[in-house]
Amino acid sequence: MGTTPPTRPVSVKDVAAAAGVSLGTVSNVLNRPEKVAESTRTRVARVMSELGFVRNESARQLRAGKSRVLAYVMLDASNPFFHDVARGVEDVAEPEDLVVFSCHSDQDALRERTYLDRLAQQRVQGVLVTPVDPDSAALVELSERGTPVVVVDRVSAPGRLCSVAVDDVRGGRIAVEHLLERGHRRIAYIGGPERIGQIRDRRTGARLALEQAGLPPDSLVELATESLTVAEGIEAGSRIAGLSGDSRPTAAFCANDLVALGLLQQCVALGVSVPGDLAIVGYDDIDFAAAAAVPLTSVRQPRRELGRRATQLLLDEATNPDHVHDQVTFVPELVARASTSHS
Amino acid sequence: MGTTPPTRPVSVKDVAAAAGVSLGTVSNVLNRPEKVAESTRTRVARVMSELGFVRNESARQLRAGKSRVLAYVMLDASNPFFHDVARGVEDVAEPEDLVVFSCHSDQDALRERTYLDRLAQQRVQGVLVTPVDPDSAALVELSERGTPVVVVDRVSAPGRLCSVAVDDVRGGRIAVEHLLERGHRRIAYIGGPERIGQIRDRRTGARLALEQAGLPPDSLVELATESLTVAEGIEAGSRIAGLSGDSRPTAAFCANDLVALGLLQQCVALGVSVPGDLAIVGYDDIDFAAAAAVPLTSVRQPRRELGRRATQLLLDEATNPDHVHDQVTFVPELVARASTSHS
DNA sequence: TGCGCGTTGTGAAACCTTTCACCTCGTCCC
DNA sequence: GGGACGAGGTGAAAGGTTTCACAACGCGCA
Repeated sequence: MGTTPPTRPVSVKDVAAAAGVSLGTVSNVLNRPEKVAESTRTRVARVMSELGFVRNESARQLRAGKSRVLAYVMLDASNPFFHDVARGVEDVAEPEDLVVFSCHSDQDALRERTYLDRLAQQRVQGVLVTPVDPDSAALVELSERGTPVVVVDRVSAPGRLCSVAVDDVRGGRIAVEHLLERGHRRIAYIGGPERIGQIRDRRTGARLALEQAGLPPDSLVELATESLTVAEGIEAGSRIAGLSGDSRPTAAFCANDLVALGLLQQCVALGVSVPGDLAIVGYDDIDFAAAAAVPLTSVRQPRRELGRRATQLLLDEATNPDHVHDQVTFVPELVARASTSHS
Repeated sequence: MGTTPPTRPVSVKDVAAAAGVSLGTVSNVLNRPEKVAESTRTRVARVMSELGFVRNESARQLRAGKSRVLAYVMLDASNPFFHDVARGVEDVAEPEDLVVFSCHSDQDALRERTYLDRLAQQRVQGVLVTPVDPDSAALVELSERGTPVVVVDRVSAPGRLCSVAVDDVRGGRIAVEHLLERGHRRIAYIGGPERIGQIRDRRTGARLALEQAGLPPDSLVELATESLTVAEGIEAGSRIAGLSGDSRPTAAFCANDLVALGLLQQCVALGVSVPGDLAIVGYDDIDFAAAAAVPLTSVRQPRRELGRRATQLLLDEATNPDHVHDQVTFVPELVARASTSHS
């Protein structure tokens, strides 16, 4: 027994012929079963399963003019944060009988662009995207050409697109305020690359907190990283451990939890006590943060809610002719744990 | 300036009219530009961009009978392992001008089933899937109905599907052999749920190693977990730390790195020295493993290569009429690090 | 002049589903 | 008994793209 020869897929026409009814009736069984007599309906249904009929979504979509697919373009699949957002997207999409496909831009503007183009060609119902550059004209263009777009975790082109974000400036501020309250004065900010807006905003918030405390905003010790990964956190840990007593910061605020966890691990490995020698605050409050060897203080964002709200906006844009673009901003909160406790 | 009114998208017909050529010519510009005179071609191209023409992939696909989309159904998006596999998939898909969409079954057979159905309806070129149950009839059915399927990270229905896997029994064996060489005799296996094949195979390998060393196979201390997450690893750590001296294992082999990292963190937190009091071996060698506070010994799988090879098989099945199903098995290797070093 | 050839462009058909106006029966009621 | 009505069913049209047989045209050559 080998492979079945590549036979043409079964169409409604085949089903109609085999069941001895018309095309329209088969379609009615599929779409308006209450319009079809019980006996006919079961007969057609049986034929369908015997023949292995599978609806052709392309044809359906061509006729309907729109698809039953949502897409989520992720900025960084290695960061669990975005998976939690994705889960929120599914929470809302599933009851609407929509299917969610994910793509991964990996912080690459070109990849992102390619995916957006493909998705437009697919005529997806809408696109959720955490963009490399929220001010990219491509997003507004896509939206104006008829593919609803919601920007997630960034504020974008006010009035021209919907967006759902968390106030990153505030997040940065409360993180550093927390460290200041704990008595720290030499504070490092670890993050990069510069072009990512979240990273800039969190730093802005950090500086703001210093300023309000009467410290010069440039007292923030900045350690730039190539990306927000565990590896970069480890690297930063080595750099910090290498600093001599006075110039070494007593606390570090990391642009996300992956960096913070890397930093934490390297500190443990190099004998730098956390929080004794170095207090650490992360960002995102991913599940890993609470579970670290020294549980990590972090800025929590309502990740899943972010995905939910974004999807609601997307669906409104897709279906409501009176849709008005909305910019939702959530407020982050600080979750204090051992990595910043009084020693 | 508000939103553009929801106008009908631009079709080839519109472009043809605006450019003063026929439908067929527009299509030729798109698909066989060398057949069109230079002047016509540039004129049509200009009109396209002026009008904002976007190809309708549904119609294209309807006509062509197949799509330019590959799908990857992930078992567990929170495990970086699968993202590395996905990267391998893209390595191969991108040059072929195929777009890769990911879905997340989250180890839920129903979710998996729903996605597979949707993908069949979408008439995707093919599906890569790490299934909850590789022996599920649904996979073979999908394949026989014309959607190429390749099973990733599992061996499935020999001769009826392609699959690309890593020898998990061998992986389990070398992990435990390594611990035996280090002198350990009371070894724990931490993993679950039972229904996941990888988990059973790795345990089988572990028992095999004990057997070969002349120890009874049931000398393996089994700690079942609900899932393979950091949280479960932490939970397991508490249980192990709670055991009194003699009954406590001196080494633990974890079914994946997430569990191992959770275990490791909890040991550090509870003052159980690693590897002194407990040696730990993980599985997958995710980037996090090398970066842990105590770098983790782990069983490495060629993740990206797994994705690449699987995609090659998928494309062969999709395009080559003489395709023969193939079962590729890679050999895992042990990466020894501090978590099992001689203390 | 007439023929053939190559280049360029044309337009109808096909892909599969859904919808909608319309047809055909029985039933029921006056 | 005739008309209205409702339930059940029909079949053509539409949606956007690609393909393919074919037409139109200019040109060189006999």
